[in-house]
Amino acid sequence: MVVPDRVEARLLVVDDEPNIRELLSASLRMSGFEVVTAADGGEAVRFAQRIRPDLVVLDVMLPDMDGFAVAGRLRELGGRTPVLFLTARDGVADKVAGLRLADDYVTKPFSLEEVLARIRAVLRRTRGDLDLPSRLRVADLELDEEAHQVWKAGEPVRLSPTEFKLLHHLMVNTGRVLSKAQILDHVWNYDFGGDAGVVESYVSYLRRKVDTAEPRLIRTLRGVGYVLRPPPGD
Amino acid sequence: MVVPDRVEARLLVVDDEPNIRELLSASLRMSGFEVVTAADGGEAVRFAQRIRPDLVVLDVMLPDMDGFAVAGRLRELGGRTPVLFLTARDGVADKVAGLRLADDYVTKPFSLEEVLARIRAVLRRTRGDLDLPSRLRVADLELDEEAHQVWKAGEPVRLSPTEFKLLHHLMVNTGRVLSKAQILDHVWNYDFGGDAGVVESYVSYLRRKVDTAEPRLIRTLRGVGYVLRPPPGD
DNA sequence: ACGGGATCTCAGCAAACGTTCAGCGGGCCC
DNA sequence: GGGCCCGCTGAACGTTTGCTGAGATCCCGT
Repeated sequence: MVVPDRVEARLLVVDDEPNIRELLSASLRMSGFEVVTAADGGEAVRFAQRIRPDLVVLDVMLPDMDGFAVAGRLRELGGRTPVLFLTARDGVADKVAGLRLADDYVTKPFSLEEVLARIRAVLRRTRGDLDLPSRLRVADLELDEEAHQVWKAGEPVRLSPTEFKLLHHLMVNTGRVLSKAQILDHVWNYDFGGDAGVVESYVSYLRRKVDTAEPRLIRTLRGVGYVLRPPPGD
Repeated sequence: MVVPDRVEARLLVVDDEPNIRELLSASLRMSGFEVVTAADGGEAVRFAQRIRPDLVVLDVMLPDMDGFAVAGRLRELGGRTPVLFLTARDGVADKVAGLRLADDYVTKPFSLEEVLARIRAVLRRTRGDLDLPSRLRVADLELDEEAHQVWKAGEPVRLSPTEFKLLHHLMVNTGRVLSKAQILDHVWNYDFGGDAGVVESYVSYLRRKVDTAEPRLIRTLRGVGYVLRPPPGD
């Protein structure tokens, strides 16, 4: 899997469901972050004081105190620690009350792609971190996260949300083989019940839209997965 | 969101409600201001002496002394620091009394758009700051903040206040995708309880008035949000 | 009190999207 | 070379999403 060359940032992940905590911390670590987890608000505040994270991923619904309260305490502690909230899709009331305290939020069930993208976006904003480019480029393919747009040989291409997320994931992992299962785990919501057939469909859609000419960028490795092959010069 | 390239100005935000203080300071920082906050009048005066802000955003209702008293002390301290008051909507008497001391005011509950616009307007006036352009232009669309006026292909267009704020927000964020939730957070008052359906309605109104011809400027990205996209030449 | 403009809600409609599935074709191993 | 497995793709389905017109409500000034 991904072996990062450096620690991008230190994160604190707060969620009471062990499944989600582990899902997040494992995949964040794999993406090069240093991760500490907490299971409730009290722990969150204590750990935050100690480790001074660059960003906190915070579930709104916690057993002891709600996420907004935690966010408030964090703010009071002085450090301007940015917060990314995790919230249920139907939590409409939540949004009005407190989401404006957050720097951003993601609704459950989320995909790892989404969380990763938001974390990077927040860090870019708050740290003015320009090492994290918002524009990806592979051969004559270009993808802009902010504008949510893709160009093929300079021509804009229309992609559906899922197509976009899939291409993004392939581009971030250029040159790395990804199994269908891995792709499913990262691009689709974590509660997706179907099988890996969808991935084939979407790869097919993508190829039709951005990979019609030779040499093919998206290659199939039979029995293994897919790779976005970087051009020879890389 | 907006990634500023420089600090526009140093602000002091004074409000006793932590929610509002954080809402303002977070979004002002995101717009490129340096922000210091104070929770009461005493703090406000002390901090103002120390950091010499370019502008003070000041709640009228404070626990220890009211906003007018604070503004008075600031005047006495010599510096002609401009003041933007925050006041309850029904505080009619307040307005009359306070406007002598204030350079402008915004009524609660406000929208971030509104506060941002007032702050920029005051800074423009008091500093003669011409780096802050008051006129935005995208393709054949033109918007003048000060005159509160919009032109489409040179022809003036009549917009309601909300339509104006929405278009303004889209133009400031040209080329950036904005989710309906984000738009709601910036253009609508912070206590708005409804859902994002309003945004659709207003986008529809706007398109009818300023975006009838191809190529469309205001584009919908299904499942993501809206972008104001300049024609290829930009 | 009345009228007009502005704001917001809602419901019906149309188009886009996600997902499944089955048939086909092409590689791979024996 | 033959058979088997894997992946590709087109079609079909149900669902979601956004657009728009119509109506209810509120606020303002007359």
